[in-house]
Amino acid sequence: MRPTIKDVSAMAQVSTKTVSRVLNKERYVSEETRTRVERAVAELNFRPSAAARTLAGKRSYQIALIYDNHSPHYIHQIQTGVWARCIEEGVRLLAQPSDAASTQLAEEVGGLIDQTQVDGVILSSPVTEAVAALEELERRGIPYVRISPGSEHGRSSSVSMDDVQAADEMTGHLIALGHRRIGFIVGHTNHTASDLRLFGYRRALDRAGIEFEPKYVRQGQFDFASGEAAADRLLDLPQPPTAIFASNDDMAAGVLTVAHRRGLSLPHDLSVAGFDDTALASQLWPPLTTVRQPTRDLAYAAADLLFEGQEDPVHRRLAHELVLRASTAAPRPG
Amino acid sequence: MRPTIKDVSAMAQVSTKTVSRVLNKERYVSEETRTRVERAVAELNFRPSAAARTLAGKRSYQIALIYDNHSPHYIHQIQTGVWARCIEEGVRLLAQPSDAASTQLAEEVGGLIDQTQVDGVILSSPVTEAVAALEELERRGIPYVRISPGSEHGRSSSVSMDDVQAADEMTGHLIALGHRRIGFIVGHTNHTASDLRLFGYRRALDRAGIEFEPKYVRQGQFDFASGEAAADRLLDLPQPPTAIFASNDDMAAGVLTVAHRRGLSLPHDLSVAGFDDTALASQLWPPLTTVRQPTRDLAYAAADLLFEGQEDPVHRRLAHELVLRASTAAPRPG
DNA sequence: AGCTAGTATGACAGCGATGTCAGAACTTCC
DNA sequence: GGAAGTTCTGACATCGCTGTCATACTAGCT
Repeated sequence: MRPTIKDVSAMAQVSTKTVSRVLNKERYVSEETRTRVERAVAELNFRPSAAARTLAGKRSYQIALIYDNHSPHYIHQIQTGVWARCIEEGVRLLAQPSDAASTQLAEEVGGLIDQTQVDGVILSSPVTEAVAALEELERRGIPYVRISPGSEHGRSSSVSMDDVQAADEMTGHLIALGHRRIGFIVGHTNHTASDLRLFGYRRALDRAGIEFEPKYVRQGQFDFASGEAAADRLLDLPQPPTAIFASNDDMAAGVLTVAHRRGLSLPHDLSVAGFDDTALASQLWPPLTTVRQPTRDLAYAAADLLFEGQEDPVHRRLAHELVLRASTAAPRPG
Repeated sequence: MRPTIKDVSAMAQVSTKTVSRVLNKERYVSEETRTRVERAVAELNFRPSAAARTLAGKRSYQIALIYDNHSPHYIHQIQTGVWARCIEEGVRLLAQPSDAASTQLAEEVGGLIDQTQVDGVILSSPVTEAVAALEELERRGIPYVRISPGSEHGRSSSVSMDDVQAADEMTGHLIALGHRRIGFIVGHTNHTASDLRLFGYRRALDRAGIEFEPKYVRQGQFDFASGEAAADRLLDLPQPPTAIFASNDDMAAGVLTVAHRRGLSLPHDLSVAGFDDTALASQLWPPLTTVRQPTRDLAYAAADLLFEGQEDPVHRRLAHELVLRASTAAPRPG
């Protein structure tokens, strides 16, 4: 049988409460008692039952990560980052895929909390914008941290990068290369980052004195197919753009495919830029110029904030980085 | 406060035990009592505490998914598949990344079980081969199902595809196109699937009467960089292969990149085939001919087997599929 | 010596469910 | 009509911990 705290207390000749004290690193345990208990724990290979701890105490030693994102790379990095911080804390991670647009989301989140009594929740974009779910968390007083929220900033702690600035810089890079007709593919409508990136693009154009032309902007959905479709429409224009900036790497991959299909020579006939720097970016041909979004670090920082347990909302902003690869170059003269 | 079973029993005017019976769909509850309890449950929006259930009962309503795989796409599909089946069953999923090669793995798995008392475990390759971890599970009598195990088949239920046959078919496809010098990039040494795919490649060569030449086989590690390195060495041969079959898509992407870098015209100068049919495959240029591995379905089937709870090991084999895209073609004559 | 504050430990109740067992009410069958 | 099921329900112990509270000891001070 699995050893229980009783077995440990018997072996160490102390009360179960004292064993509990040692396990939870409480004050007021003598050095000598502590080592005796620790020896017994090791000897029996004892591990406290999470269920019993949850039931008796105020903590469950579990947190949940709620996400809904169609990019596997992104999710993978989010999971990895959160996970890394959880390990350090000795906390388990419950993975909770969801549908941010679902009307049942709040209900599901409520159920998750009530059943598992998680100590906290991390929400990744775009679940960060599901107000009904946030309310459910608040009603129960569950601390939560959001990764890259697009709105309701005062509501909780969060971590994010500067999407506007990053998109501005990337657009600036294209302008500096000599491009004047720059296509832009907007991201998924649910994600606030989509608007921010579009804004950054416009800001850079403005500053360079290039007129914003709506025909160079196409709606995408953050997936490959929508990138292809948008690229086709942009390249069909009488005066096609000489560069296309897609709001994420998956859509940029779609642009590359369309360009290859049309027999364009890259990057001279068309420069292409992406956003995120997922693994995909360096595996494409030509390797993609993109914005390195510090996804893993954002996730780690989010977990960090959760465990810090600040009373008032804290916002942490992580640095992005332009990654210049071979998919962007000066346009052909003329 | 969160309602408890007591609140429900008070409202429905029955004992807590009877509420418990209804919750667990036990026999011997009158129709009338059942509806009264169900109404109270709905009214109070009651959800039983997982912790209390785990402590008191024999089930925890949680299972764990243990994985260690360096392909985000693969993991994502595995998670999605297992998750889908868990939802149907009303069971939570604990995500447990790990290092299959670590000497501490068994220890970690043991800790996971002892602390969380999960009802079962799903292991994805290559953790499927970590015998010490399997022993830990067996000692505790925890049911587990493995996804694509490479050995120890009698040990547990499992789901898998036919790697040998799939690699054989893909090699056959290249031979049928007219290729005679076919390079092969082996997968990660930890994965048994690597050996199986190599074996399938050799079997197809044998059958076609093509002599197996070790110089056309290079070791890879399932990642992009190792695919690049292997491709470079293959293409540097005095008589380079006219086709390269990589054991997964990531490595095939590396081959494509090397080919582009060398200015080869694809697929005429070089045919490239991959394995897995991850999202990447259709996002590359040219779109990759590959083997569709039914990863999501395998994961779903694994969870299915776990919940079925057969006494004796059951093995389920799912069908693969050759996906012919534009990266393979007949070699240049001569 | 007597008091206070700080340190160290244990007894015991209780968290919210399920398992066991006992008993009541109702059928069925000889 | 009584024995033998079958169906339905509840009392109560219990799972393995932590929270609360009581108590004992030590040191430092008046």
